[in-house]
Amino acid sequence: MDHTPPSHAKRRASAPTLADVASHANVSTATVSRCLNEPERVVAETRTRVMAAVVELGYAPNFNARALAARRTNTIGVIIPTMENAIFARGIQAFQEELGSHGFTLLIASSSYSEELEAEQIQTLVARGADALLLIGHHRDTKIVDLLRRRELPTLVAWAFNPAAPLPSIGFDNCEAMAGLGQLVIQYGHRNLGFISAHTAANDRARDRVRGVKLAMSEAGMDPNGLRVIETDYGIECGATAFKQLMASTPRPTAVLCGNDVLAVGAQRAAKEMGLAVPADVSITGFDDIELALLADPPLTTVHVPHREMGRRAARMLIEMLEGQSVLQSVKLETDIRVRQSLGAAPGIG
Amino acid sequence: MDHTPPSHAKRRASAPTLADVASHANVSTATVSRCLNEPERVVAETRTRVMAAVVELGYAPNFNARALAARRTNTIGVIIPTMENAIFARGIQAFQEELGSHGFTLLIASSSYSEELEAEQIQTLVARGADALLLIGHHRDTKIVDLLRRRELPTLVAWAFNPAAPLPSIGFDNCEAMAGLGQLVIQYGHRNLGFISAHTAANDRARDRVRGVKLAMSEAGMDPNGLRVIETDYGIECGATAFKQLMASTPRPTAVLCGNDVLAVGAQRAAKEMGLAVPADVSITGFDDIELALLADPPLTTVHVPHREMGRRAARMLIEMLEGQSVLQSVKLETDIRVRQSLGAAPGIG
DNA sequence: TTGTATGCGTTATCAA
DNA sequence: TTGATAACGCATACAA
Repeated sequence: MDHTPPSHAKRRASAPTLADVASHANVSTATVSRCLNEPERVVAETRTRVMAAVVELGYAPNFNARALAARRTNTIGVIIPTMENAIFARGIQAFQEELGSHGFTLLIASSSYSEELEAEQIQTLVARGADALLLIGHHRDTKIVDLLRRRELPTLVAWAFNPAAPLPSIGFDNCEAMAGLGQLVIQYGHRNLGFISAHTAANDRARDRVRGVKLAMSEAGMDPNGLRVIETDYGIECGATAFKQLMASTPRPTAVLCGNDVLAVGAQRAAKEMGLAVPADVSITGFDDIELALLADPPLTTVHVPHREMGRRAARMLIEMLEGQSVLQSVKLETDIRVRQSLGAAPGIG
Repeated sequence: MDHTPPSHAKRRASAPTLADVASHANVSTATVSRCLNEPERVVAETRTRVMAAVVELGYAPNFNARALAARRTNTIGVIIPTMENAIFARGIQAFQEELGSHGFTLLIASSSYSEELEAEQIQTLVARGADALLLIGHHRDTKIVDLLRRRELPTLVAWAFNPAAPLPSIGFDNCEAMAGLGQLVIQYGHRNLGFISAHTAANDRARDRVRGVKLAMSEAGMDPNGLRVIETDYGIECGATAFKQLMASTPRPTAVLCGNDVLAVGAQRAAKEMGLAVPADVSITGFDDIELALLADPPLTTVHVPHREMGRRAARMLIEMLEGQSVLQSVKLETDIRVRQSLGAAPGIG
């Protein structure tokens, strides 16, 4: 990659400025600025005159200049691991809607599930003057958290609840949620379990989900070390490949739990390719309850996450914080299990 | 919605500035600036001293100030109709990757398929100083195009090719592509066709696709007015509802073409609910060839669009334009038809 | 090679 | 209620 910044762009036609509007309306720039920001502080007559000039010239305030002078951008940044799928889309959409209805703009960046890239993106958003940040998950370098602290930048973590983490969060307990699903699978009679996980090294949510299944196994008197775990990249194909690996092990799992719905759909496809019936031969479960879970064949048993509520409330918390009405405090949301046909009794169980 | 901007945010801890670095390294701010932007123009000794100060202070340039002074942001904006699904995700991802490797940043906004919101978002991106814009489709108010012209803002349209449109574009001919699929469906013996379309009023791509099917019908000697068209919102459920409406008409269509894959998957679901076999009782086709098309049951016959190539080349065109090496010229990409099981012979045909 | 000085377009302080 | 004017943080002619 060639990160050299481009040399010299053609200078573009300059837009009308505050000064243009001011001279056009025979007032000072200060008055024009007030008309736009605190209209009640300017008398009606001049205000209409100014606004007429604004319309006539097609004036729009220069965002960068405004940000520089006001030291505020009314912009909130979010960094999501990926845009290529629907896991975060619904929640972020709700986040954006709520922000928009309060006059805030959303800046979206993507980290491609990379810790380094996330750090870079955080720097970028900070440099752009974001008033607050929304991040996904708790795993990140201490230096970044310190930077956020020093800058006193309101930062909220979503898609994970962990009051012990250094940053306040809104979300669900990934371990608890997955443990619930694990219990259910065990109730269905499964004793040989496989797990297809996202990479856990830089992903606390993935770690917690693995931990959840093991917890459920322990509580059921099983040996948690008996869980066969495969870590893989994100994607349907990856889920398929991992599934085949799992099914090659002995004893063969009768149920394969997946860290997310996309991996689970991949597992389902692989099962079909291998001639295995779901759930008669093998049960498969997901996590997230994205639209895909319902489309899957058979429909996926999965953990339902309140995406939209999470996004909406995250926005409200950040806004209240920015308006000085509150302090960020972690909020725990509840998940529930959607039982669908991809989960069945273990083979040999009536 | 309450669009009142928030009153007063707490002033945040101020970040180190160029001046801080300068005094720390005993040089002028100009030298620091040069170290960052044209390192070759400063002698090695001072450069190392400056860079050390940069690191020590954790200095990061203020983006807004830089944009204001340089009158350039190295930022390109894109406005997509929606983030809630995968239609644009792959192409935009490629667009972003290509931009990133050339030192440009992508600003993403979403219009929710609304013409007014798109206009607003364009204004926002312009106000933020985007160096160039990528838009989806040709349909938009003349005033907006004029604004772009006056500002001399390089603007490229994607997901549609139309050399006659006011803005240069990269993409495919939606009419031609859909006509090709229509021909194929007719070759399969279908004479009663239904079409589920996105709303066409503010969407030239949707219009062109409807036109394409009618064109294929005309060429086959059929009456294009015989095409039953239902326009609907975006979403799987909408596709399902529209399908049921179509199947209630007489004579019942033996093939239902859909304006995109998501609608087609909805149609498939509705068919299943109605107890209709695909393709034995009714054929269903999509458009876009997103991942969903392969997951569908049965897999969807659809028009394959070179999303990633489109994104990558769009980025290159814009970058070359910005670097003064070229002028934006429309590029036509080819689509091809992926024939899968959702398309079969018309009932009663051997 | 480096420094000085000015301007970018806006907000905000302080007087008038 | 309005108007000068000084920041805001950086880039860039121009000078040294």
